[in-house]
Amino acid sequence: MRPTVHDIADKAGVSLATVDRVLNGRPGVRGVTRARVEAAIAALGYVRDVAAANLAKSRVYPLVFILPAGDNPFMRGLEAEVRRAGMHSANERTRLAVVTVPAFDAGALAKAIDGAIAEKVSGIAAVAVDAPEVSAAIGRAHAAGIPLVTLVSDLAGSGRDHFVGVDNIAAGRTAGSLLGRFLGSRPGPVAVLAGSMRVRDHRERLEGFCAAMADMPVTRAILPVLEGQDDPARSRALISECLAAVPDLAGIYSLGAGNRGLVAALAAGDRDDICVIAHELTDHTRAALETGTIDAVLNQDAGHEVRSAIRVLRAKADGLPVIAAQERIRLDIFIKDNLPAGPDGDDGN
Amino acid sequence: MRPTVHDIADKAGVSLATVDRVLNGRPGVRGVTRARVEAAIAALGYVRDVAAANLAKSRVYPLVFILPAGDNPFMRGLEAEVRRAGMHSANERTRLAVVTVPAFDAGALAKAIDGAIAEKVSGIAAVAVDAPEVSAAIGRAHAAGIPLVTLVSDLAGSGRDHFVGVDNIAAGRTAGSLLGRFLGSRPGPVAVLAGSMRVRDHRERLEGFCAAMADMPVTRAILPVLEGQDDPARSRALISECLAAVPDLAGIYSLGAGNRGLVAALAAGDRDDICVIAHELTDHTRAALETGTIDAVLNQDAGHEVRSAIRVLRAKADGLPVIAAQERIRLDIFIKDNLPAGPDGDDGN
DNA sequence: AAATTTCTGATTTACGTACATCAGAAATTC
DNA sequence: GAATTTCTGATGTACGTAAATCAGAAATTT
Repeated sequence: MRPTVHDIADKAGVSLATVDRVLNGRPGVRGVTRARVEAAIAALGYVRDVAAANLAKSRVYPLVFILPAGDNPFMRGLEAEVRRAGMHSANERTRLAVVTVPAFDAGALAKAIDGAIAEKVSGIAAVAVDAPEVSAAIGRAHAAGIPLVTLVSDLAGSGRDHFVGVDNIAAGRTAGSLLGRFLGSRPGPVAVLAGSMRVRDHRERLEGFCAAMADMPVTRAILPVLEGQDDPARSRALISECLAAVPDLAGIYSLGAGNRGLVAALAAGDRDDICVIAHELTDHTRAALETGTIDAVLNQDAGHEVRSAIRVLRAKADGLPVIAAQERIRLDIFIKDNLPAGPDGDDGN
Repeated sequence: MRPTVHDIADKAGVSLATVDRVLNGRPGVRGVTRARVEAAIAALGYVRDVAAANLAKSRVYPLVFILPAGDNPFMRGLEAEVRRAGMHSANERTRLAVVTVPAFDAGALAKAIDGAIAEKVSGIAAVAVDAPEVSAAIGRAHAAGIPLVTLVSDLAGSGRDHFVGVDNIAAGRTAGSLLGRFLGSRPGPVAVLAGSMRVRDHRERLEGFCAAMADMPVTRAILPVLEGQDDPARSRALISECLAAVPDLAGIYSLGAGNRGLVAALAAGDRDDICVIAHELTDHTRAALETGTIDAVLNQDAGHEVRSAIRVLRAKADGLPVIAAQERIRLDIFIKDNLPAGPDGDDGN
């Protein structure tokens, strides 16, 4: 059997109450006694029974996810995953809430973070916008002792406790490498469709993409970035225009959202010879993969990210260490042959 | 607050003991009473507090993993993941054991399964070998009420409760599709290196691979399968021989283990122009990806599989439903640009 | 109607931890 | 050495469920 607090008390020759004081960092224990108890804990290899502890505490962990509003399918997917996790997490004494703020709006995001701090939640997960107000708000969360993780898009050096998301530079490199190999020696330039160069993850993907393209044996022109604001209509217009202007276009890398517009433009332009790599597996990109309009989709699994964020926030709230290896978010590559069976590509784990 | 058993008892106008009998399927409750309790449960939306239940039961779940012996790196990786999971699972009232049996030995596997049944474990995970003795042993486990999942290689129609592993036909298709696209219009046949056609997962991968190659715009010869028995030395010999015999060889698909031999043969033959796709991310395949000897690695994450198997076995042991979407094992595609940072590619989740 | 069987209620203990209270011991201060 | 402060022990309750026991009620059989 695993050792319990009683065993520690016996071994250390102290009472249960004293063990409790040591374990929970309560005052009222002399240094020597504390040391004796700690030695007993170490000797027995005691680990707290989290289930029993949570039961006794009957504590709930209110966590807040702050996500951009709008019809960005990936963000809506994230929201859906939070709600789904909320269903199952009642068991685990976690209460999840979603707050949406206008996309790319640093002030609104900062305000939402401050709101969560005021509500004394036990953890915050937010899709970061790269702005000083946001950094400041994150600093206030930190000062208030509320763990905060950045989700999808990071804000390094802001005092966030953890970043939950993929390495976007590596994602861009992967896209470049795949596109280069798929194109082989076929000539022609490639276009890049982004949401906005004002978000860090898009900038990083572009950086990685250009680096990988530069490493290819065949030099290939990369056209100026098209910024579609993650908006299908605008993306469609930009791509249509590009198709008309560049008849020998060989490939497209779509590193943001708005892929519905991209697919529509390609279909309208009847250009299924163009090699296309996009991000995020949605109903649209999945369908386009199946028809061959899109050749590969890079994906970060929303379900994984949400669950990882929850685990990390709970660990932080309890002062437990985070197992880094377990919380690394993978970049998935999907081609039509390895599409997951489900309608939305969730495979949990 | 969430409703508790007390609330149910109040609502249904029965005692705690009766609620307990209904909840745990114990006898001694009249049909009408049972219905009343069940109605109360439904009305209140009661869900059992698993943590409290486990605490009260103070039950431990001894689970056994039966894995092939030998130096197959993937299997050793699985074993390592089981041990790693064992560290953390003490909290969760699970005790894990690993039993190794000679690879491809149906009799030994059946015997190991029977041994686990005799020990009255609460769950078995086994890498199946396709043989009637094994099916029979799985049937005995089922008869004894012990949940059993097949791991990595399935044995459909054997009465196993669940399969934890990737869709190997899709894996083969993915390999074929990638290899075809990477090769483009470059001429030359491709070779296939397998472990043994006697294991189902290898057969399935080959099937998918051939299908995908046949779907390619360019027809390409597939040389007769080389069976390396997952053995590095034998694999090396076979590949060396093949390289010498087929000077215009364009690609290799290695669908089993023994990749160390493959890499050695390629290095010795100085043939880094050949496009190679292999399975399982190990130290060797990772290094080969980085140097460019191997172009893509298809991987099933051992950590995910182990954790999934544990979750499924525990759910079965408790009579709980399995969330299929959460237990789907993904096929990862790695190229040198999206290699995970860690030394062994574990990202938990 | 009596005897039996089958159901149901009430009550208690346990799981491992958290947390509070109160009394007594030890250390410190005066 | 007395008074005070600080530490420690003993004890009890709570969390939500499991599981056992025993007594009494209801249904069934004789």
